[in-house]
Amino acid sequence: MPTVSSEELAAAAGVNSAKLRKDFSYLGSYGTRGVGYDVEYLVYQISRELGLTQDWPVVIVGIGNLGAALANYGGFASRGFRVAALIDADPAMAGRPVAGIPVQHTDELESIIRDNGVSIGVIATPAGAAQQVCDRLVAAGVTSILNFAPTVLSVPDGVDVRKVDLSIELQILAFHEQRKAGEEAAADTAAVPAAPRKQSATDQGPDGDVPAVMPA
Amino acid sequence: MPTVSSEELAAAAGVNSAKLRKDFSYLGSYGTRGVGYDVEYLVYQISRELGLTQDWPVVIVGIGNLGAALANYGGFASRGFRVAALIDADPAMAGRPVAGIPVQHTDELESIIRDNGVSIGVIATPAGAAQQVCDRLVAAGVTSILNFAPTVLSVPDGVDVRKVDLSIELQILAFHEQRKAGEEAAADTAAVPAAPRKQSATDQGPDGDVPAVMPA
DNA sequence: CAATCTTTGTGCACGCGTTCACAAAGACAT
DNA sequence: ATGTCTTTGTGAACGCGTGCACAAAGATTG
Ligand SMILES: NC(=O)c1ccc[n+]([C@@H]2O[C@H](COP(=O)([O-])OP(=O)(O)OC[C@H]3O[C@@H](n4cnc5c(N)ncnc54)[C@H](O)[C@@H]3O)[C@@H](O)[C@H]2O)c1
Ligand SMILES: NC(=O)c1ccc[n+]([C@@H]2O[C@H](COP(=O)([O-])OP(=O)(O)OC[C@H]3O[C@@H](n4cnc5c(N)ncnc54)[C@H](O)[C@@H]3O)[C@@H](O)[C@H]2O)c1
Repeated sequence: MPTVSSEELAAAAGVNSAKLRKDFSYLGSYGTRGVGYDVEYLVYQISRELGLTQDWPVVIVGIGNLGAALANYGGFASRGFRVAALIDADPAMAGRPVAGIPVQHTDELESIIRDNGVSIGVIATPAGAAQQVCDRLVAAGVTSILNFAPTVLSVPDGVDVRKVDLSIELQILAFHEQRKAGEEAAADTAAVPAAPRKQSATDQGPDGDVPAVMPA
Repeated sequence: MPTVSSEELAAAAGVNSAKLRKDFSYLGSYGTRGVGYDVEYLVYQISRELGLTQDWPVVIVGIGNLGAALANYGGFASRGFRVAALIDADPAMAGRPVAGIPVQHTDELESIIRDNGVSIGVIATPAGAAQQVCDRLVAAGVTSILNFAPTVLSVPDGVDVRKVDLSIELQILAFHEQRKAGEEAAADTAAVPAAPRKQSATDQGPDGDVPAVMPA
């Protein structure tokens, strides 16, 4: 029986072994003292806890540059996600296959969601259409949304939204980048305007990850 | 002089006003008691602190489905990022313009980085090539990397890596999704195998955001 | 100039996740 | 069966970010 110790696993994952053991203990994965964890059993338990044992049908709305790339991406299937449908508002795209899946028109959004029992939706439409699409998805029964449009979506309680904002990713990198270079040149506080031009403040909804108080 | 109070700002951002004030105090943004913060000055200070006042040249390596979508994405420029070059290993793509920028061959990677003073690189190659591309970028002077390939990159100290893993985003949604549905059906612990088939454990590098102990 | 009123800046306490450290459990050898 | 040795599971301490609450600052008004 192949086993792994918490120490090995922790080293590989780059985390503390005690934390790893405590985390495992939360989901009831019992190891064997003096031996470690049964790899099989552990993998199964974690897979199950993470929801990887079942297949999740997802729909992608907005089959443009990004949406098409997502549709072509094979990495989803290997993690238990199945692209149930591709949806776009452009009538010219209807019926045209992308990644072997025919694009369907937005009119059919509701029926597609219901017929396939879809609970996860991906939004890759322009920012202007995102909230509207989101509302329709939610109304049709979707309760989890992955949003690529640079907009804060407002959803009712019970619906989860995760936003992937590539600009913010780059901003975070740029921030640290600036810090690296700015250490020695910290005295260069030359042209700091005392009173910049006027501009309005940003209103923004609550976000899980990033504070986000900056205007675009 | 247009001003905003920490209370207004906090309400708009959905955070606690005390936290917001404390955060501002860290970057030395002095407000005026009884009045609030000068919007102009505040915007400028935060922009500067976040590195938004300068223009960052970035290169995208791997101009496939995703890379091309990124190149076409206009959201970067508006945040102060400029696509300095597109790089791909496929000779057939060399010279072909994507989003108005001619694709250059990997051979020129080093010179492109140096000539343009690029410090931020985006990797959108297949997973197998990611580490190799990363090494070359770092060797050429890149110190911040945004990685879309589903691989953990190992880099020397001083180099920042941010990984965007869309599968994990979906997994997080699926996890919560399962929890929503699993409340009532919690008793369905029927077919739990006591000893699954054998399989190897995953080794994985340290990650900032997600524990990531699961195999693909 | 004094009184009042608004809003900042921050000391302090609370809560939570992480880490340490160790007793107990169990495998394995003798 | 007994002893040894490895590794788990977890109580307790630590550190850190968040939120509360309030004194001080400064604008504004009479
Ligand atoms: N391309 C990128 O790399 C990238 C990166 C980050 C964010 N984004 C964001 O992702 C979104 C899509 O980007 P893109 O480059 O694919 O844009 P795109 O213009 O290429 O594609 C948008 C697609 O959405 C469709 N669409 C428009 N309104 C719709 C609606 N109401 N219902 C359904 N479909 C609709 C359009 O027909 C089009 O096919 C944008 O919001 C963009 O800001 C893109
Ligand atoms: N498409 C998606 O939506 C998506 C989503 C998540 C992650 N990813 C990941 O992003 C990466 C790219 O995805 P894709 O769909 O664009 O793949 P793709 O196959 O369409 O594009 C890959 C590109 O990289 C180029 N390339 C290969 N080796 C290279 C090298 N050594 N140097 C420079 N260029 C090289 C290829 O010529 C090709 O143009 C993959 O790792 C994929 O797993 C993609």
